[in-house]
Amino acid sequence: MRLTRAGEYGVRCILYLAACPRGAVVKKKEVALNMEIPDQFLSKIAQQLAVAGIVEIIQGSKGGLRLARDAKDVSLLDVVEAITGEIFLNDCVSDPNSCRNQPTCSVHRVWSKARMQLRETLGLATFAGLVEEGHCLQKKDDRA
Amino acid sequence: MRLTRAGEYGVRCILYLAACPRGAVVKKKEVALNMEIPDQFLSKIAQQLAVAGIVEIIQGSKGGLRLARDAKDVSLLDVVEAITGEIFLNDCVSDPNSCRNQPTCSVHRVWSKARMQLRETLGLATFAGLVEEGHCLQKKDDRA
DNA sequence: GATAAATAAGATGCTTTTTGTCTTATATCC
DNA sequence: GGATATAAGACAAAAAGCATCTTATTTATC
Ligand code: SF4
Ligand code: SF4
Repeated sequence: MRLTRAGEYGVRCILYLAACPRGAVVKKKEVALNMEIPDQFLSKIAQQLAVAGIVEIIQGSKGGLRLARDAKDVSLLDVVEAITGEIFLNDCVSDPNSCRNQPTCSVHRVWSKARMQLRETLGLATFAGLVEEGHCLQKKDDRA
Repeated sequence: MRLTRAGEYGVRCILYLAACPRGAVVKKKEVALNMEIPDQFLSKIAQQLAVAGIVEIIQGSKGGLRLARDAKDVSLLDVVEAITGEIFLNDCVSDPNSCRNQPTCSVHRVWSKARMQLRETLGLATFAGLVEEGHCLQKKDDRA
């Protein structure tokens, strides 16, 4: 019942990108260093974020990462689910056939509700808002 | 970000007990059979529930399980956390030292809020209410 | 007290997920 | 072509999840 490291790293990555000048290409290494993400691990994560249409990856020298959409159109939910898959909380919520009691189960309904609430809360938190609210990003280094 | 099988089994166990006549001692095997829980696995789970003060385990012949408190005083949250530990959603919510950004991090605040909401929703669902609401418990067998 | 019917407790094992790293290849700028 | 990036796939250690096996203990009843 907790976010994986990969999920957290994805969030940190987008948080960093969203705090950079809009449209700027940022080196993967810079993100990794500043946000304390294992360098190569970030590659895998960035690729998932790219598949989800959240970031754009530019190859070659002068390459790096860039937000694919405006930060106000990327939510915490988008990023987390891009990495860890859709949030369901309980198996029977994703697969009706996983439990024969599902149709009449009162517990099932609680999980469904909890899921909706959680996804709504995460969905309302956009990275534009998160960056504005948090004034904590001191860079360590590395930038020209 | 999903409930473990053990957690789900714990919930099923209490659901079954709460649906039985109040104060009745129910054999572990009966619970396992009716709620499709691996028999021996239920032993481990029941022991955790006993430590948490949710069920009472009676040994010996004529032994079995019994709710330690009234079903209206046991919530879904109680049972889930008894089995899987306290819900935090993200590491930095349980351990302030796990991330140096924590004090000023806006993402952290979202996770804290989401956690409170989730725990509240699960906490409001009592097994008395769940049993009343769900009329799905057909027993398969085994009872005299 | 012996027997039968239950649970307790610890060790063990298999599988899946998580969290990475290593290596080789490819793209782009100059 | 060389320097500087990322891509992509294989690999692997560690942790978590999901049980099961075995042996011991407790209790009711005869
Ligand atoms: S018993 Fe209810 S909550 Fe549990 S898996 Fe089945 S439908 Fe879902
Ligand atoms: S960056 Fe924010 S949300 Fe992520 S671990 Fe640190 S404090 Fe928590």
